[in-house]
Amino acid sequence: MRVIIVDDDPIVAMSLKVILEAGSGNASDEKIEVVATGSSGREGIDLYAQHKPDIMVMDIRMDDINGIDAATEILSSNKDANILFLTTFTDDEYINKALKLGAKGYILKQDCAGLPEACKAVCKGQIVYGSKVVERLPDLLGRSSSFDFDAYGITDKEQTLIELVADGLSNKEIASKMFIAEGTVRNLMSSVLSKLDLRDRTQLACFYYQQIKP
Amino acid sequence: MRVIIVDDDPIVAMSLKVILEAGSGNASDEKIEVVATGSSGREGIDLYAQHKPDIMVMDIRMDDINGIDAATEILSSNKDANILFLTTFTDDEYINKALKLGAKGYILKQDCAGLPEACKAVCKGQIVYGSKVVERLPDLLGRSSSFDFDAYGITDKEQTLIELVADGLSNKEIASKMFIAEGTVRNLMSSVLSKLDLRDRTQLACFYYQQIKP
DNA sequence: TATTTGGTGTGACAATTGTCACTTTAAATT
DNA sequence: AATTTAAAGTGACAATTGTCACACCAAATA
Repeated sequence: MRVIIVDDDPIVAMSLKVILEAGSGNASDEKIEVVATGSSGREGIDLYAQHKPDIMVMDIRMDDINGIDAATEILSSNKDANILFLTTFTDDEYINKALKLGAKGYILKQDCAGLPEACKAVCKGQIVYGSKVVERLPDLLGRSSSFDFDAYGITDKEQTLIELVADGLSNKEIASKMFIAEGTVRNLMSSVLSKLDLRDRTQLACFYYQQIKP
Repeated sequence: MRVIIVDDDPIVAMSLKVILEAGSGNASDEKIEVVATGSSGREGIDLYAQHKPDIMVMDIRMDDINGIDAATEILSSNKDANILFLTTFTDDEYINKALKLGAKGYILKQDCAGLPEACKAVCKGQIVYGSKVVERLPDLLGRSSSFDFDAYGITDKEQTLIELVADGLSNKEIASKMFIAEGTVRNLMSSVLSKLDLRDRTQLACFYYQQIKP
């Protein structure tokens, strides 16, 4: 199992090399061999083309080309490349991009002790995400439905109204669906908007899709 | 490492037990011990309470209580339970639910050879998703492939307008941002709404979050 | 050159929308 | 029983919004 490590901190790169090669001690496991280390996205792209490793372990924040862009570049010409991100950050944007471009893993450096196992799993065709990363997935996937309506003093009817607005219904339609007068819908709307500090129903719909059901 | 297997097919359960215990042969690895096997969600819940295993490997489609519901039940009283789904299906709804309830893994039975590694990874705090499963994640997360504005004859300016509406801006604010008159914004809006067969800006915002940038 | 096309703009208009003050009613609290 | 509270409704009002007919102009096209 041939691995390339790319991290802009040489000390980190070396540590990872040690961890990886130490983690391949057992006879029954495939041996892990770190065939090269790089220190930037540019270098990572070149090293991949040169060595075609089984796995590339890569940092995200790097000088010239960041890990995400480098991975995109690599995958564009090597569709089945195994790229495993190892980084300090759980930034949602990073996770999102990593998933979309088809990374085989996303592990935090604080969990790097599990890196050998992760690499083995990836080589077996699995994909590995560190726990801190997967904690974010439900939110990224939407409807963790954990929005705290109570914190804003939003009542049940108001909640219903929000959902109907987010379906694009007019006040009249909402009134009909909720069996209340159109005027009451207006009052409810007014109440919701002021509680959430929004201006109109369109902002409410946006708020819904961004904050409540992202 | 104490494991419980829950699968409504006893033959599968037994096979998994063999695979798991065979996969823990190496001295340096923690030994895997299958302390019990169950054949239904109900049984799974009881067995978990009884043994408090390190990992529970569970099928999803089962007779009385399905795996998802059983896991929800278990997690409600054991917040840090490690539950790993092993199933035949990549149904998006299952994956979604599994992620939301905080499962530590979702592996297809066809990939069960990697189960020992997966269990070890989970015990190290990682979360493991089989490749077929993760293939679905980008879609579940909202596809990166962009909405086909051309198919609806939406122009560049109209595209800009859509994004600003989806930010909750008023016509006046949009006019200011786009350096055009408010009347023109109205005309653009009218054009967009008719092209997309929508009624008002709120429906446009909903459309944006549901169809364009889900 | 003449014509079409598309983007931009204006003004008028009706409908929808959000706010406000106030009433009514029912339930909860004293 | 008396009071308070909350939900529901009404009507008036101004602002915003969407539609439409029409005008202007520059670039492309015939």
